Formats: sequence, structure tokens, C-alpha cells
Amino acid sequence: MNTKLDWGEMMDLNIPSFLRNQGIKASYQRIRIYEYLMNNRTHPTVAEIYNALITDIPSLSKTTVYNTLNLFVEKELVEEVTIEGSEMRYDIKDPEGHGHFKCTQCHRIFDVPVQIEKIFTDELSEFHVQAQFVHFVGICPDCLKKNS
Amino acid sequence: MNTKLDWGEMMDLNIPSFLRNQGIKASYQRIRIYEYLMNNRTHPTVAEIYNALITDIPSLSKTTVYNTLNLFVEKELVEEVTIEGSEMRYDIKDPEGHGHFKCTQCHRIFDVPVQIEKIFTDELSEFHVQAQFVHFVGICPDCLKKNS
DNA sequence: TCTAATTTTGTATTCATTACAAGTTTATCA
DNA sequence: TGATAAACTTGTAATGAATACAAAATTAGA
Repeated sequence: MNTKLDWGEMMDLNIPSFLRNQGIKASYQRIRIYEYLMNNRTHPTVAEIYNALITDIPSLSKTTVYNTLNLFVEKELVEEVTIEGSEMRYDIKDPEGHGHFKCTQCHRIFDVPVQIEKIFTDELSEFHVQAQFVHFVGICPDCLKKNS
Repeated sequence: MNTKLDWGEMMDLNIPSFLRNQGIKASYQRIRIYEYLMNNRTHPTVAEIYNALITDIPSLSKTTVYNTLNLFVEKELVEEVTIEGSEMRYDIKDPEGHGHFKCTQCHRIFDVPVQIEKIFTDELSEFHVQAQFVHFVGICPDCLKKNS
């Protein structure tokens, strides 16, 4: 029997204990915000997260959403996505890392796998790289199909 | 004798005609802003550009800097760099493409060469990629030296 | 030169984000 | 359990980057 859980399975099981493992107190608001990010891999803005949760948590303040996301970013659970627009977007940070693709037609943002290690060049070896981000702009498969 | 000029040489020679080639009227303000971006590959903010030019062009308005940069971005002469902070940064767009490296210690942003074609994976072949951006966060060679 | 089109400029406005302080909840320990 | 401190949440006010807009200035074409 395989008792070893991978990252995804662990997340599904128990967000509160995951947060505590990361040194974050598992308040109701934080759990619900993290859960929302897990279930909505659409790179939501603060406003989108707030609007989605306000009916369930009537006391919720936008400031709490900001505070929580900034905490998650600081603790490296969540990544800021600044692919476009004036609003910051947020995405669960997975250990493997992935890139983002912004469709200029339907405006959706996709996660795309990226062979990040292949990016490195000789020149970069002089630097100590702690994090890397890749994003693309273009037209997604769905829109390409619609166009043809 | 070699009369073929590469991109860099062409730029040095004649910004006004370069702008006109790109379908942009070569006003004094636009020339000076483009020239500033050429000579200062430090990914400046609007405020930095404005402050650098205001003594030479006392009539200059921040709105003009915004307008001009948005025009340059639209015409694909200049690239928006959103590697950090709340202010947009701007960088001359070179045809080869390059990545950016943000030093967490000295806060400078470096241009780094990137083997962009190696990033592409099978999954991405379904997408029509029009532009790609890569950036890194870490510690630059200078700061690594200082630390040791 | 005259007129229309384009560009620049200054001011007012928008809106995402942060600052801050008060209120609420949670943890700790006697 | 109850008292006290610490941590978290909330609402309001403030900040500041970016845009909207209209008037003034400049440029282009006839």
C-alpha cells in the first residue's frame, strides 16, 4: 500500500495542516482563500477572490484578501502573476514550476509546462538564481480553431 | 567596405528616421524619450525618464511620457517590464529577445541572454506564440562577491 | 499662408493597493 | 476556567501610478 502522498494529494486532504506546516496560522479566511486558489487555477485577481467568497464569508474584508495573499507570496505558497493589466493576479506555486500563456483573443491565462533548466546560459551561471518566471503571449488552441 | 548596418548601428545613427520607419511621427519629445531608453538600459520607470528629461525639456509633461511609451509599446519598439514593484518599467525591445534578472540585494535589473527557442515544449506547439518573456530573481555576481 | 490633423500639456479622475487603528479571535498559562 | 497577551481581521482613509479629457501648441498639406 502506498502511503506516500504527493503534493497534490496532500493539498486535497488537509489545507489547514499544510498551512501550519508552512508556518502560517490556519484561520478560516486563510483556508478559504487558499482553497479558492487550489480550485480555481484561473489566476484570479483580488477582486475575483473577494467576490467569490463574500457570500460565504459576509464579514470578509478586501484588506484580508490582500494581507493573506501577501503572506502566501512571502511564504512562497503563491506566486504573483503580472502577465497583463493593472490588477495583480495570483496562482498556486507548484514545486515543478510552470509558465503562463496569455491569449490575446479570449484573454484567458493558461498554465503551460516549461523546461526551465534549458533556459540557462553560460552568462547566467555567474548569477545565483532563486526563482524564474516565463510567460508567453499569443493565441490559444481554442481561438485558433475558431479562427479557421 | 561593409555598408550593411546592424540594428544597433542603425539606432545610433538616426533615431528620427527609425521612428518614421516604424510609422511614428518623430517629434522632439519622442526622439528624446527613445534616445533615453537607448542610452539607459536600466529599465527605467516613467518617473525616472521624466526626471531625467525635464531639465532639458522644461515643458515636458508626464502624460507625454506615458503617451509616448504606450505608443512605443503598441508599435513594438519597447517592452513593458513588470518584474517588480508598483511602477511599470520600460526597455528597448531588441529583435533577438532577452530575459531580465532582478537582484534581491542591490535591486538592479540586468538583461540576460536567453535561449528562448529551447523553452518550447510539445504542449506549447498547440499555441501560436507571438511573444515570450523570461525573468529571474536572485543575487547578481557583484553582490555575491560582496557577500563572500 | 490658411486650415485640418496631430501632438503635447495640465488638471482632474480613477482605481488598485497600502497604512493604520480599532475590533475580534485565538493561544498561553496560572 | 478565566485572564492576558498575541495574532488576525476589518473598515476607513490615504497613497500613488495610470488614464481621461479638453485646451493649447505644433506640424502637415493644400
